[in-house]
Amino acid sequence: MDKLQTTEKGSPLRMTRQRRLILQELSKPGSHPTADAVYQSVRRKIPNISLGTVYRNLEILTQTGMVKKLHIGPGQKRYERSLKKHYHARCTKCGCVNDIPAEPFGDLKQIAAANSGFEISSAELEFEGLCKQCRDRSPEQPSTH
Amino acid sequence: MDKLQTTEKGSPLRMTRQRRLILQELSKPGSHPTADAVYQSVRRKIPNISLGTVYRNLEILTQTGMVKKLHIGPGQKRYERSLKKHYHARCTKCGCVNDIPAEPFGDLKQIAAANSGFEISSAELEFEGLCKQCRDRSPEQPSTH
DNA sequence: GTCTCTGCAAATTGTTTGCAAACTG
DNA sequence: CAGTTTGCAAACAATTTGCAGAGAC
Repeated sequence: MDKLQTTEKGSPLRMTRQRRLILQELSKPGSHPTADAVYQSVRRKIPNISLGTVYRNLEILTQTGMVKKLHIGPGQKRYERSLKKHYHARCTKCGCVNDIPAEPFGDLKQIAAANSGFEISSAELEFEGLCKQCRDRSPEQPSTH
Repeated sequence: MDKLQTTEKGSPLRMTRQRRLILQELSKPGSHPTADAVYQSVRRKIPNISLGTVYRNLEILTQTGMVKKLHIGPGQKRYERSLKKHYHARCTKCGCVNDIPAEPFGDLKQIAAANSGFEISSAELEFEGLCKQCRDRSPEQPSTH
């Protein structure tokens, strides 16, 4: 988490306090925060960080491949640290996002390639439903886990 | 395409010229237009239709279940007529979206339910890659099929 | 010292909404 | 005709960008 690769343009990335904290936030296990959630969290350490800086860094980190941008559900995009392959389940009630391991689903890319004219480079699998908590509890307000 | 179900509130939906043309646009096989693409197309028939009307109708039709809103890739949302189950492949070069039949992938919802605490209600599978045309052709501008 | 990065604010993009008039059934 | 729908314009939400100064290496 201390070194950054160079971008494809060859310019070295600098590890600023802002960037390090943003990366740390995304490194929390199971977290898929929105840009604003990252902003709110990092703001506790750097009160005058700007939302623009958060967006800029999330974009840069996405370019280098260290972070993945999730186009999941309506509203804001979410971001996660790229680790081992997995998919996502989003709760329609509270909005939380959980990881689901990829192995049980087999090689989806290969099946897709065989059933389309595409040269497939990536696969995203997203589920909607009710998380364990919301299934148990009664009607409640949405939150942003 | 001529009758509309009532909404869950019981109020009958009226079939206006605008709504019919929007629905027709979405009924073109293999189309996954953005709201703006629908607007541009319908505008050729009703020059003074407003983008707000298009958004409003897409939302209403999504509520009734006749149309599905796709949260796919960056930028604008896309819409499609709900027909038999399928997934999507988006070309990273030209931005076009193609359907891929769902059967070859098996019962993803069941696998997900077995591997998470969720009660799964829906599954979306999205691929990225190069479509046939872009694989063949040389560097080109993005378009919005 | 050089070049990247930041905070700020304004600009853009995508979508939603209030309202009076027009249209549907 | 009653109640929904429309066009318009303004409001809103999410994200991006220009710039001058601050910071990393």
